[in-house]
Parts: sequence; C-alpha cells; structure tokens
Amino acid sequence: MTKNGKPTKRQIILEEAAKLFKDKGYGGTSMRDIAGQVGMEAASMYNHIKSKDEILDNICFRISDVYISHLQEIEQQPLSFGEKIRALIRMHIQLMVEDGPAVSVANHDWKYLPAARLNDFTEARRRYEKGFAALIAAGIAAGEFQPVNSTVALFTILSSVRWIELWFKPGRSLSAEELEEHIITMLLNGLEKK
Amino acid sequence: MTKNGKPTKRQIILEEAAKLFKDKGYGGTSMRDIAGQVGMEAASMYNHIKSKDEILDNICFRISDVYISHLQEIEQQPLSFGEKIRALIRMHIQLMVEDGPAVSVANHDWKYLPAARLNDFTEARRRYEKGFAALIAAGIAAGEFQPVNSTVALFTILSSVRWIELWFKPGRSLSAEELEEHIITMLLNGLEKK
DNA sequence: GTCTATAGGCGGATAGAC
DNA sequence: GTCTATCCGCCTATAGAC
Repeated sequence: MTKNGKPTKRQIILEEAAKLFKDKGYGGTSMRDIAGQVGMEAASMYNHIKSKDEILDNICFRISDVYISHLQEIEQQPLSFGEKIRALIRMHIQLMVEDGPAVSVANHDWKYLPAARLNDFTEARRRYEKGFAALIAAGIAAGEFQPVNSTVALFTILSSVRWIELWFKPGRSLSAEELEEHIITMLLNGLEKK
Repeated sequence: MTKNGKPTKRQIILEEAAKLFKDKGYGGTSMRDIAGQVGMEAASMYNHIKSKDEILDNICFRISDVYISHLQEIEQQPLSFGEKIRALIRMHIQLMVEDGPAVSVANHDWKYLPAARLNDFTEARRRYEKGFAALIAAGIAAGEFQPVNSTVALFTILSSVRWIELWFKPGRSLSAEELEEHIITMLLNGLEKK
C-alpha cells in the first residue's frame, strides 16, 4: 500500500497475476490474461514490471520471507515444543487464508523460476524445513512427542496445511479458527482412540 | 504390456509424457519434448496418439479408476474401520511409489483436461472422497475414532500421502514399507504423547 | 503511462513423400 | 510408421506515436 492507502498499479498487477497463476498455472497464464484482469493492455504493464519472470520471483520470495521470519520469531519464544508446533501450524493456515493465491504460487510454480533464482528459493525452503524438523526432534528428545520419524512428521504437517487451498472456502461451515483447531487436534492427537 | 511383454510405442509415449508433465507441468511440456524422450519426431507420435489432450486424459483417468476400484474392494472387506483406513493409506503410498509420475499428473494437471472431460474427472474424485469420508464418519460413530471433523480428517490424510512425491526417494534411508508405518502412526496416533 | 503495431520464437497439429 | 516441411496461432517483449 502507498501512504494514502491506495495500492499501486504494480501491486494490482502482482495480485491479479497470483490469482491467475493459481488457477491456470504460470505457463497457462499469458501476459494478456493478466492485463485483462488489471484493465490495461499487456504492453502497458511493462511500465510497472520488468518481465513475467519478475512477477513470479516477487510472489515466491515474498512468501518464503514471511515463512522464515515467522519461524525465527517462534524459535525464540519461551514456549513448549508442542506450543511452537501449534504456532507454526496456525501461521501456515492464517497465511493460506489471508494470502491464498500467493501461497499457492509459491508452493507450485516456484519451479518455473529462472535457474539463478531457483537455487536461492530451494535453499530458503530447505533452511525452513530444517528449522521446523529441528523443533520436532527437540520435542521428541524432551519427551513431549512420540518417537516418530521427524522427517515424516515434518512433511505430514506441511502437507496437511498445504492442501487447504484446494477445499477450504472461508465462511462456509468452518471458520479459519475452527479449521486451525481441527487440524491441530488431528495432527497432534491422531485419529484413533487410545 | 503386449502378449510378448514388450510395451507398445503408445505405452512408452504415455509413460515418458507422465514423467515430463510431472517435472515441467502440462503447459510447460511440448510435444517436441516428449518426442525427444521417446526417440522420434513429434509428428510421428500422432500415429500412436490422437492429441496432447488425449495423453493427459489417459493418464488422469487410469489413475482415478485405480483409486475407485480399490476403495470399492476395501469397503466390502470384513475389517475394522481402523484397518480400512490403514489399507487405503497403504494403497495411496504404494501407488505413489510404483506409478509416481502418473499419480502426480492426476493430482496436479487434471485441471487442464478439456471442459467436457473435466466434469467427469472431478465427479469421480468427489465420489472417491465421499466414500473415504463415510468410512471415517462410520469409525467415529462406532467409537473407534475420536470425534474429529471427518472432512478435516479426510483431507489431512489425503494431503499427507500426496506430498510423498516431493521428497521420498525409495531406497534411501526409508523403505516404502517403513514410510507406510511411520505415516500411519503419525496420522492415527498423533504427534504428542497423551 | 497507455496505446497500436509488430518482431521473433515456439506451440500443436497436418500433408504428403518414402 | 517415420520422416521433412509447413501452417497458423499465441507467446513475451519492444518500438514508437500520443
């Protein structure tokens, strides 16, 4: 947002592009498609963005930066490991609900980043996953968690929150807060009675 | 396979196409790319397949047919609900390990099916999800499972097995059987100690 | 800063020789 | 059944008028 609260043309382009990339994929979306949503000709967009690649780059790294900074905050808070995992799950769900199209693009279309930036992105993701897995392993070592395989636990959690985009429609039967609680119950307590 | 055990050219094309669609997406893969992997010119492939659309159609519906027929088998077996859910999770993981590229394509690129077939596919998936969710709801009613939201439980399970494609390399630290057991433990027992 | 026009390349698919 | 040659459309991006 600018000072007067009005989004810039650039921000509008990035937002509409994220929606289209989510629905039709990066390769399936043309600059003409984006221009149509924004309300200008494709050529005019080049006054606000450098290239189609740059749009994708901006979306992907904006999201990965949010993930990483939130992880660093949570790591430093004085919480039990169970509470830290819960906080991370809530962060994923909130980001998905608030910024869904961009999160979807960062999850699916990152592979179309130009080679040079692709390395940066996968490296950032690897660091995030490593930090998350370390929290799980520490929770196991502390006796809070069952002795599961921490890699399997990590990806089970990450996968579960990833697919919210595919079926969650906010304001239907479930609110975002109820969704958080249900997913956390399922992942931390399990399906079966003991 | 044909009678003499040799795959037909058509089967080779479908298989190579699935690998490329998985790696580069449907829109990111050209007929020339597929032809390059198969070892012929793009034009020659049209003696074996009708169009690029038809390749995608074949991959997607082959996979959805397998899911649906396995669900029907499991529904009829005399097992506890816990065992039925375990059997479904194992089926998903085995299919992912044995036929990974095709499963990935059916999971991600189904949306590029031509409109007429897209309805058939989403309808098939909806039926599968409904049958799976009914087993979870029945397990809750029978007192086997905790009173979770069955839709959330369904998608948590489906999501967890979906992302195996992204990180599981068979024959590294984990075998497919170990992976099955770890995922089932995580989903049915939960992460946290009680 | 927006437009029209267009360059230059790659896409799926077909025609027709062999 | 495989090839070469090619059609024609859509793609990203740029040039230049206004």
